[in-house]
Amino acid sequence: MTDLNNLISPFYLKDKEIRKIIEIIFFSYRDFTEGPDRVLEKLNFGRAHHRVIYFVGKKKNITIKNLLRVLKITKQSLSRVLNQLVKEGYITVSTGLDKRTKTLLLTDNGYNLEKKLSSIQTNKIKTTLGNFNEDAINSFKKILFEMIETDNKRIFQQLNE
Amino acid sequence: MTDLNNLISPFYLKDKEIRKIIEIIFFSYRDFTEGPDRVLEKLNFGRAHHRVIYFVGKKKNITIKNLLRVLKITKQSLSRVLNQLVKEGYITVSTGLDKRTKTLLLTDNGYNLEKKLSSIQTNKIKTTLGNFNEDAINSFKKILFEMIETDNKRIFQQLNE
DNA sequence: ATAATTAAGTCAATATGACTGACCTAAATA
DNA sequence: TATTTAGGTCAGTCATATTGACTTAATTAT
Repeated sequence: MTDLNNLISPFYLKDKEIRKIIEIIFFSYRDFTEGPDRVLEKLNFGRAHHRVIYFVGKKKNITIKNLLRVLKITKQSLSRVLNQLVKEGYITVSTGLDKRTKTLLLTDNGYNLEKKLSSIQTNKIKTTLGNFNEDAINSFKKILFEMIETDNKRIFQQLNE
Repeated sequence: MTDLNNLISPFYLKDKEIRKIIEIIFFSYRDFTEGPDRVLEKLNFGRAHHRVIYFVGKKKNITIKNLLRVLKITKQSLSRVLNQLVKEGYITVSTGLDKRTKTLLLTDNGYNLEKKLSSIQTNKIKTTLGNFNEDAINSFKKILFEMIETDNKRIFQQLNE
């Protein structure tokens, strides 16, 4: 049986149109990560390193635990990536007030790499958004934000407090 | 030195705001793929299998070569995933008119799995978009589409001819 | 003061998705 | 006939992630 919804929903909510959105999301995300990936490759780093650098840069003195909450990977996975970044001088580790915890901070090199990687993405976004008005941009942000699960919306907001 | 652009650009194009968009893209994409991933896990498939099933479903009788063009992976990478899908009865392979080529088609099982996986995503999109008006939705689609590189825009359009 | 919990780390094994490089066959095209 | 194209395969490697088991040190609860 065909979807009854399709009989009453407007054109832009029909299945074929929604599937196009799936594809647009797939292609745009792939292109969005491709730029940084190419830079990381030369350093023998991967996308996982970018994420760590990004969020350590975002939340100075973030703890391992909170970083894991954001990244939603296991500590074993983080361990390898983080140790490489520390060993190669992009991140420093200190002991937190709670002495069980460790806090992370970008070094100057780490800051520079973060800037280099993120600016590829911010430039792409700026260039794209430059062709749209404020209303369109707000709609874009709101819709994308609403596609995030509740728990992760909270994490996003905590990151931006 | 701080970015001179920031002195003249509007609030919503300032670096801090653009960085929020990077995060929203990261979180929303992760949540977008999470649903299908959980279903695939039970079948001992991964996201790569989903992509193959999706695009074979999209373009009936697609050739290996064209599938590789869309996926942008090596034939060795595709080989493993595709062979599993054929062996487990989700996809059938035939010889094309040009007898060097092979064409791919979903079986009934493949169609059902495709539907199951994609409907998780289409439902999520439908639910989210339901709260927005047509203008907002069009802005969302246009901006996301403009973030795709030219070559891949063409591939997207060929898929939807 | 002791017990329980928490934060972090480590060892080992495994899966998935991707890559490079080399090489092969068969069919189509120049 | 020679070259190109479509597809396949073998082998090795790498990156990202997982589960499970276990340890240490510090904090918190009883």
